[in-house]
Amino acid sequence: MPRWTSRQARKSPFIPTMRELARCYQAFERLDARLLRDHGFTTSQADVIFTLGNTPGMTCKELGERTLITKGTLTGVLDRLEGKGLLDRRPSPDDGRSYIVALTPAGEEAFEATYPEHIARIGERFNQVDPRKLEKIRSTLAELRAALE
Amino acid sequence: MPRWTSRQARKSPFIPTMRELARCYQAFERLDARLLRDHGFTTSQADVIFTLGNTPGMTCKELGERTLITKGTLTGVLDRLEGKGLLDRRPSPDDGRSYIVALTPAGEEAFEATYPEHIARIGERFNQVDPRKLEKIRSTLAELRAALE
DNA sequence: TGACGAAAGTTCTAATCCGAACTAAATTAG
DNA sequence: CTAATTTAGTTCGGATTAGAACTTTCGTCA
Repeated sequence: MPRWTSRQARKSPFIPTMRELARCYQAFERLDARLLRDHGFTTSQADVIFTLGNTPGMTCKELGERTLITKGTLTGVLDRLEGKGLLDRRPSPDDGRSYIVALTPAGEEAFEATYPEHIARIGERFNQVDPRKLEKIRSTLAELRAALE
Repeated sequence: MPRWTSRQARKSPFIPTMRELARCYQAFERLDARLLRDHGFTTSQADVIFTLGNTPGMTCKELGERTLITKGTLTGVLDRLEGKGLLDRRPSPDDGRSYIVALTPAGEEAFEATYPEHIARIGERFNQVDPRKLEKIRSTLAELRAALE
């Protein structure tokens, strides 16, 4: 994950932007991870729990697409959450290759106990930033992403 | 790394922005990693090489601050690059606790062979985006980061 | 229907990642 | 000047990461 240095920044106009993108993303990650550690989750685990909360469950494929976790990685994350008793994998009735991943009652409980508070705590930080600016960032980042993909 | 789902996005205004930030960062990462693999580097390794290129070297601490690599991680990355003969660690003359990390001649050679081409290839993608928009993103992201740190 | 290519998940490897504990050296306090 | 604190870097443990190879099942096409 090249996080561009200021020396490089002088050479090319896009580098400071990507450098700031990396810094900002990591700052968010660190804050998120710190808050979630209090609940006993890693960010990936919480992402899975938050995605499955209040749903009837979904396939690994769909879960991977929503969380942006690669399928090879997802297997391990699901193993650990299943080991904690927070979710289970049942064979899909429609497709012999896939599983439906869903929260157990204990998992739903963990979701309810964690999600609202977490969102609230993260949200406090964002109150300091103009929502219109956030929306502007979002749309321009989407444009940038299109160029990168 | 919670990458927010659209379900969550409906609940709170900042979530779509962070979701897009994560997606954009990861898209950049993937592109970067793919291009660097051709040169036999991981993104972290390239980040170190690019940061050390054309410098007299620096301490692990400074290198970690510039690359945003945590010190515990940095040790391993440096070990591997040292194993490839691309850099060396010499005890600092000023401080008995620290080392000066610098590229070897082979490392400088790798830097010259990799950096300009890599920047050029990444830069192609950015030509599609208005530089003023990029600058706008950068400054607003910096503002956002200040709220998160 | 029977082969063949695509898709869903798992497994594997090598690298990264963070945080915490640790060692050694430097700095500060009294 | 000595004791306490801080700092630089390494080591360690648990988890995540991507990608590639692999197994099983599905879908298609002839």
